Formats: sequence, C-alpha cells, structure tokens
Amino acid sequence: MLNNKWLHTFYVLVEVGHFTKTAEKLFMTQPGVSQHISKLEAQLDVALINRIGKSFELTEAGKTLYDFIKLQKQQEQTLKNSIKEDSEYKGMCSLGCSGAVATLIYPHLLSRQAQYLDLSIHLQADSNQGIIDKITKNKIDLGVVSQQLPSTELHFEKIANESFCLILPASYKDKQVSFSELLRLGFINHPDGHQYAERLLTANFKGEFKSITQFKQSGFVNQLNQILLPVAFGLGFTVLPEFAVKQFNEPNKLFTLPLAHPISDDLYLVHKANKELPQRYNWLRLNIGKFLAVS
Amino acid sequence: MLNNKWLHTFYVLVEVGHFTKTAEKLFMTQPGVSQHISKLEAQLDVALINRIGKSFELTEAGKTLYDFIKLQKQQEQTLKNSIKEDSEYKGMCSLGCSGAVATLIYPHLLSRQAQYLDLSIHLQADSNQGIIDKITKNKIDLGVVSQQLPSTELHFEKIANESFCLILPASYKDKQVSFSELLRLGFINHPDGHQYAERLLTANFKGEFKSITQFKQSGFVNQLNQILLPVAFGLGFTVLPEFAVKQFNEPNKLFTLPLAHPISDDLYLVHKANKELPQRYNWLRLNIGKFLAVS
DNA sequence: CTATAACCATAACAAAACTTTATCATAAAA
DNA sequence: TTTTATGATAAAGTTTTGTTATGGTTATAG
Repeated sequence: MLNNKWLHTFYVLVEVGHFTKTAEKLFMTQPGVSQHISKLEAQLDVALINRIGKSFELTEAGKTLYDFIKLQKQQEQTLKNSIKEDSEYKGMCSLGCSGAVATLIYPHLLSRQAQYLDLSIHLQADSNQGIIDKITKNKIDLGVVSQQLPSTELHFEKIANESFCLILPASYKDKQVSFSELLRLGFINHPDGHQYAERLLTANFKGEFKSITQFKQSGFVNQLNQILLPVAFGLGFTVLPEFAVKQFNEPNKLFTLPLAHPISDDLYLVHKANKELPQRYNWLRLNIGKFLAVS
Repeated sequence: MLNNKWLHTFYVLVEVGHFTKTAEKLFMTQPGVSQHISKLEAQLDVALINRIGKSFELTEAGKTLYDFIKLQKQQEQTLKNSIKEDSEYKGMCSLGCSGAVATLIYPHLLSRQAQYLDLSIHLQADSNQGIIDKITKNKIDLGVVSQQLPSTELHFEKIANESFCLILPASYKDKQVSFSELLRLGFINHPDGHQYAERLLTANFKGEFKSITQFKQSGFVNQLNQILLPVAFGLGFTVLPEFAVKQFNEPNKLFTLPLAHPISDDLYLVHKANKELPQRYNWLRLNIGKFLAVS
C-alpha cells in the first residue's frame, strides 16, 4: 500500500523540480518533502531521483512512478465525478429471468440500448433459484421470478401473470381431447416442462392424472424457440407459458386446448430490499410488466 | 487524495462482509474499521454502505468505489513488478537526430523493433538546438548532434564523422569546376543548406566565395530524400552530408566534386550526464556509430 | 577568491492522526 | 426473555507525521 500523500508530494516535486518550492506549494516545510521522498524510496526500495548537488534528475524508476501517479490521479478524478452520478441513461443494468421471459423482453431491451448508448443491459436466463442466488450474492440487481419467497432480505412486486397452455398439434382442433389421447400422443419435455405439466394436468384431469411419468416422453429440447416444433409436427403435446406460445411463428400448426381449470403463475420483480436501485433501473421496473402482458 | 489505508479497509470489508472479521484480518480492532469507513464516506460525501441492523448492503457508490480500488490494486502491483525492471529488450527509447541521420538509421531501428516487440523506439528529427532542448526538458533521452556544447549537465560522446560533399549533376564528371561555373548553375537549398554550403565553400573557394547570397537559388526541398532530384536533373548544385548522398538511388546522375579542403562535422551522442540511461539504450549507443559510418 | 545566500539532509521535538480501550445500543440467537 | 454478538461512539494512549533547529554543500555576488 503506497501512501497517497507521499506520492502526491513526489508528483509535485517532479513538476516543480525543487524541494523548497514544492514545500511552499504544499503548505509544508522543506524537511517534510525530503522525508516523503526518502520514505517512498525506502518503501519501493529503489532510487527515484538522482541527487546532483542541490539539484536532481529523475531516475528511470522515478519516471515510471511519476507516470503511474499521473494515471492514478486521473482515475481518482473520474471516480469522484462518477461516484455521485445516478443517471437514468447511463450504466449497467443486470437482470435475470426465465428463458421464456428473456425471449419476450429482449427485443425491448435492445431497442432501449440502441436509444441510450451509455446504457448497457445484461440479461441472464436462469431458474428461479438461480436468480434468487445471484441477487443475494450481488451478481445481478434485478430479477423476474415466478415465486415469492418469505425473505426479509428480498423485495417482491407482482408485475404479470403467466397462464399455462396445453399445446397440441393443429389436427386436434375442435376435437374433444381425452386424457387417454394425451397418453397416446406423448409429452415433449423442456427445462421447466415437468413442473408446468404436473400443475396443469393435476387441476384439469383430476383422478386420471397421477404423475408425469405416466407419459411416454416424445422429445426434449432445451432451446425455447424450438420446443414447439415437435408439437407442430404432430409428435406430442407440451405445457408452456402463454407468451412462449404467442411467439411461435407457425401458430396455425398448433392447437391450444381450452381448459376447464385455467392455471397460471404470478410473475414478480425481485431485488434486494435494502439496496435502493439506481435510476437507470426505473424504466425496467416500470415497463417489464407491459412487455409480459399478453394482449 | 484518498487515503490508501482506508480504501484497503473498505475493500476488505466488502469482501468479508463483516466489521469484526475485517478487523481481525487486518490485525486491528473493530472500531478502527468503523472509523475508516466513516472517514471515507465523509471524504467522498456519499454513503458507501447501507447499514441494516448489524449487517450491511453496498450502495451503488460503494460498488463503484470497490471496483475502483480493485483496479488500483492491480495497477499498483503492475507498478511494483515493473519499477525495478530494466531490460534490454523492453520499453521506450526516445531519440532525436537530424533528418539526414534519421533516414540513415531508421531502417536499423525498425528491424530491431521487429525483433523485440516489447521495444518501442521513438525517433524524432530535429535541429541540434531542438534536440538539446528536448533532452534538457526530459522529452527525449538520447540525441545525435553535430556540436559539442560546454555543458556540465550533458554528456557528449563522439560517434561518427559526417563529411560534406558538393554535389553536381553527372554532366560535370571529370571536368574542372570553377567557382563561376557554380554561380551559373545555382544552389538547391534545403533546411541545413546554407550552413553546410557556407562552411564548405569558404574553405574551398577562398577569396572568391563571400556569401551564399551570391548564388541564385535554383530550388528548395524540405524532404531529405528529394533534395538530390533537382541536382540529378541538372538544375543546380547542393551541399550535403556524405551519407545523405549515399542513399540516393540514382548515383550515376550525380557527381561529387573532389575537394582540396575536405570539410566534415563530428557527430556526438548526447544524453544527460547525471541520468543513467536504462539498459534498453545499450544497443543504440553501441550501434548508431556503425550505422553512420560511411563504408 | 572569499563571503554570502540558497538549498537539501538529518535529528530532535511538537503536533496531528490514528488505534485502541471502554462503553453503549441494538440486533440476532438461545 | 435473556443472552450473546455486533457495530457505533467517546476518550485515552500510541504511532506517525510534520516542524524547528542545525549543519554541510553548492551556487552566486562582491
């Protein structure tokens, strides 16, 4: 740890080229300057100046140190200018959410970044638990999750509701779909597939449905935008949030089963309760809900 | 000037997340840590942490400061590693010399740089006085000049000798060239032209030559490698250092007048007497003379 | 060429800054 | 609720830092 005061004295000495005048400039006495330089040299174990009579020359190490101090001073100035700054349009916003939410909101984030070039938004798709962990560990500041935990450390705010849909190939349109039909068709799985399916099937096929393991697994894809492809091909059914279905580009190849007991999850914005989010998060907090609202 | 010790305490506190444990780690007591943080906050006039019961959260300013300290620590480490280093093959060499010398040695410097990529050589063409000034003001470390000054501050070392040549168009080859012939032909001027010409003509045309103003000026070029073009075209004569002539690519179009009284300048390597040059200058000091020796 | 003034280094002392001890208030844990 | 742990604050003690006093050396003036 280099003593900043000594560094400053050395810096001024180099610019002034004179111990006594340096002392005057720093409102101290000449021996103080001498001592600062000696101490610096002792600490770095290298000669900073070459004393020639009453004058001196910078050594190579001295020049190196001088340049270093100059740089540090600039950086410190930059810090002092920026540390109190809190702009809506500058800085990094870190956000975590599910893959489905990510694909839905990412275009909006990009257009915002395009508009405010000093703004950078880091979007990270993750599981609920992963998001909570990252917020707790200060890896990200804001999250969108589908469950509200009873934590005093975290602040939750409901922003949207995602309905789950049971998606079938279009050939089932206007038909009566029985549970055995589903069994025959088979399930297309994806990362949150089992969880979604269990909830939806339990509510809507009471008695018949016991466990997702009843179904033959007709496929698994881990890319959100490809989950619906096998369904469109007639290879199976799946359960997804409504807005993940909306963005599929061949909706006429799909059929969304009308449900007697609709199932949905609330979505919450999460951040640390005791950490006030900077201004640049305002827009996100205000608008994410809109982006997720299914028209 | 931010106190480095306080910064370090804050840095450790952020990593540890605990005042008491931070104190232990820093071999100090807990109140010390509290005070360091308070002082930093007072100095920067901004809250760095948000105290929540006995725990705390970093504020935005705190995060900014933490990142700043992290960077500074890295830089300080880099400094400590490099400040004692003195390699032959690393760092910046700054050199000043005349345009003639520059064109002669520049290819050698480039090939050296190509061999040692961490070496950077800054070559600056300038007048003798300009070079001396720059060395005195520490803008450059080394110079090649054609006069030795009686300065105690500077160290001169003779490294080469540049002969001056009177250059005529090839058509004068093997002819007796009289002074009136020169007057008729006219003088091609260049930055150091008058100085060179006065010295050479005074010595070799005693009685006849009075001043360079006797000559009609047939041209002026300020690019070294183009000075000899008008001479080759038969448009005039000029006076140049021998090694500036050697590099002209159509020597058969030129004729160098044999002189009764050869004129030459000694060339000196200059640097500050009290400033030991780093190792990376060794090669330059050793070899510049060779590059300037006319074979 | 000596005398004088300017300059930097060193040592001893004074002042300031810092660290610790002591104590209190509050929060987490039992 | 009681106990234990944690951090803040104030006052005392310690260390560090800066100043005064002094001396040696180098430049400048007479």
